[in-house]
Amino acid sequence: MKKHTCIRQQADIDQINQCKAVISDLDETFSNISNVLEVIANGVRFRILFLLHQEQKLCVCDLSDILGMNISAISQHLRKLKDKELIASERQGQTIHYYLTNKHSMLLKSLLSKVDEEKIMTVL
Amino acid sequence: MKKHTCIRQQADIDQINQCKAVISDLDETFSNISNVLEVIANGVRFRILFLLHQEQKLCVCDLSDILGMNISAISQHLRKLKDKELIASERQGQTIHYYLTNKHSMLLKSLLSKVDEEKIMTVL
DNA sequence: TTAGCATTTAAGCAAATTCTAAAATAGTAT
DNA sequence: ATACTATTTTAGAATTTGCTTAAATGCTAA
Repeated sequence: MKKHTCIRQQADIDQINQCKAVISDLDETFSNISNVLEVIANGVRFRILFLLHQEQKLCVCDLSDILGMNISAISQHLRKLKDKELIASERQGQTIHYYLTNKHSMLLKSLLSKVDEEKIMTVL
Repeated sequence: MKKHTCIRQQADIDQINQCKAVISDLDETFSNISNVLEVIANGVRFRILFLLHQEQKLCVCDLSDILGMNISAISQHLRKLKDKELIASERQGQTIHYYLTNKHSMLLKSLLSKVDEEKIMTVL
C-alpha cells in the first residue's frame, strides 16, 4: 500500500493491526510522556532538577555559579522546565527562587533515584 | 570571578561550593543517565520500546508498518537504541528481529509503566 | 528620578537531530 | 550467476536545540 511497507509473507497482519490500534489509541499518552521526558533528559536540566530536589530552592545565579554556565543559558533552561510545569518560581525582592512542583513528581523521583543507583555503578 | 557570576550578598557560598562538589563528583553519573534518557525520550523511540516490550520482538518492517514510517527512519532509530544497548537484534533468514535487553530494564520498566498511568489521566 | 543588580527575552549562529532518497550489504531462491 | 527481499548506510535538507551576546524588564535603593 505505502512505500514503507515490506512485501513479506511472514508478517503477522493481525499482530500489526492490533499494534497499530494500540499505538493510535495511546498516541496522546505517548506524546505527553515524551514531551516531558525530552525536557528532563537534557544533561543541564537534569542537573538543575537534581539540585532543586536536593536544595529545595535556588535562584538563577546560584545555578549559574554551581554549573559554571552563563546566566542567560540557565534562565532559558529554567523556562523550559517551567513550561512543562516541572518547576515554579517565587519572587523575593530582586531574586527569583525556583523550586520543584508536584507535577510529574513521581516520574522525577524515580529518575532522580537513578543517580544514587548509577553512582554506585560508576564507582565499581 | 567569572562573567556569569552575580555580585549578590545573600548568596550562600557554602551551599554553592557544596553543590559544586556534588555536581562535579556525580558528573559521570549525570552524563550516563542523560545519555540514555535522551535516547528514550524521543517519541518514536519510546513507542518502539513500548512495542518491543509488549510484543517481545519485532522486525524493522513490522515497526515501519505499525508506526507508519519510512523503513530507513526506523532503522536509524533502532541503531540509536542498539548503541545504548537498550535493544539487541537476532537474524532469522532475511529478517532481523529486535528485542529489549536487560540493560536499563529497571529504568525502562518504570518509564513504560507511566504509559498506563498517563492513559488513565488523559481519559479523564 | 537615576543607578545598579537580578533576571528574562530576543537575535543570531553552530551543532545536533530527524527525515527522505538513493546506494550499499546481505541473505534467499531460482 | 541473477533477481528479489530485508535491512543498513550514506548524503543531504529541514528543523530543532543550546549557547552567546546584547537589549529589555523589573525590583531596590540612594
